[in-house]
Amino acid sequence: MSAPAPTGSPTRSRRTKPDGGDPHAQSLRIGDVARLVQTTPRTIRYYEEIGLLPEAPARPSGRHRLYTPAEVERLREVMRLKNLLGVSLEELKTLLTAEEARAEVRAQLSREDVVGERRLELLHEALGHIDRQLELVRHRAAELTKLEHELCETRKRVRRKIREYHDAEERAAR
Amino acid sequence: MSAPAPTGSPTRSRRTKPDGGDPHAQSLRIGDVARLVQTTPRTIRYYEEIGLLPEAPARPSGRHRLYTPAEVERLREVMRLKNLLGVSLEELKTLLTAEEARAEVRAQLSREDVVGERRLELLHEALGHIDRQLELVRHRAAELTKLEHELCETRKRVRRKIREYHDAEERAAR
DNA sequence: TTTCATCCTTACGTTCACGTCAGTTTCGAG
DNA sequence: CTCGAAACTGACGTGAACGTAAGGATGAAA
Repeated sequence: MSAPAPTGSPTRSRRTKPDGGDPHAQSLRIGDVARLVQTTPRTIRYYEEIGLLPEAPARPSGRHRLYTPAEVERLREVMRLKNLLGVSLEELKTLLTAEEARAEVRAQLSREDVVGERRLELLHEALGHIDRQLELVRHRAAELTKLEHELCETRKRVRRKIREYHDAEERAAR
Repeated sequence: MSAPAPTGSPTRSRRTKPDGGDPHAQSLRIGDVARLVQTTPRTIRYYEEIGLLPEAPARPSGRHRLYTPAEVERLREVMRLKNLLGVSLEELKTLLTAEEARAEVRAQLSREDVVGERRLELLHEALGHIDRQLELVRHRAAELTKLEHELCETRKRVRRKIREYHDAEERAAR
């Protein structure tokens, strides 16, 4: 993905990255993020507003939002799910709560101080969430594949008709 | 959703079918159709209003709409596409215009008096429409399948962790 | 320090896809 | 013919998912 700005806004010259010598302070502003994921700042703020995206933690209200590449990726995933699953943002939120839980699990599991019982509990919870998503995705995928096959069949029939026509033409020319 | 009438509305006793001896006058009223395809009369009228469904031809405005099984099937297909492709009704309309064209083709092809040139033209048009739909469907299907695989992988990882936990427990109990 | 594109918040506007209400009319059973 | 469930036609209401405009603040570059 090299094409940085497909929607080429010509008014872009100043404002490089706030890369002030600190290499791991890779943070993007909302407009840049919007361009990256093909949306608008408004949408990103809206998603934050309804709780789909976490509020940038401890941002002194009024200051600019800054996003890490990880958060950008997260947003991309959100939009992907939204498009593919065609669910409401509210439903999506519950699905992503699952994601959150899994992230939580990962975080907790990396620490050593989590007692066994709790650990197992978290794992099973995560599994349940995944299974719910998986069921949803599988169902839709199956439906779509079915539709694809049907379309292919129809296509074949049309092509056959076209060939029949050409054959008829050939015979007539003889 | 308090399930108003999933399938069995108890308030149905009168009003059987207008099957007055005429066997091929199999026509349903809007309410029945709505129940059949899991929607509401309002939605069906709306679809007609925006041109998604053809206005019941030559219906003396004010009389009840009557639907043939074919039209019911058509509506079912419309809703299926809407759900699976997740497009706006406007986009769907253009996609269905393609369907219309194909129906037209079928109708014309069944007649003998269509000249060859026109016939071929229609066929190629139909093919184009099908290809457009197919591309759309394939793209989405592929994306969904990809997502499915990813979820499966994640699932495997979680299950492995659970197993690891159980193994550890076993060793500890020894 | 000035500059100015970009960002902030607040708030009202908009489009889509229907829901709902009202008053009227149709039509099949009795 | 009567009766009532269901349909008809406007017309307005609604929730979701943003768009847009206003007025002011931010912050990297010059």
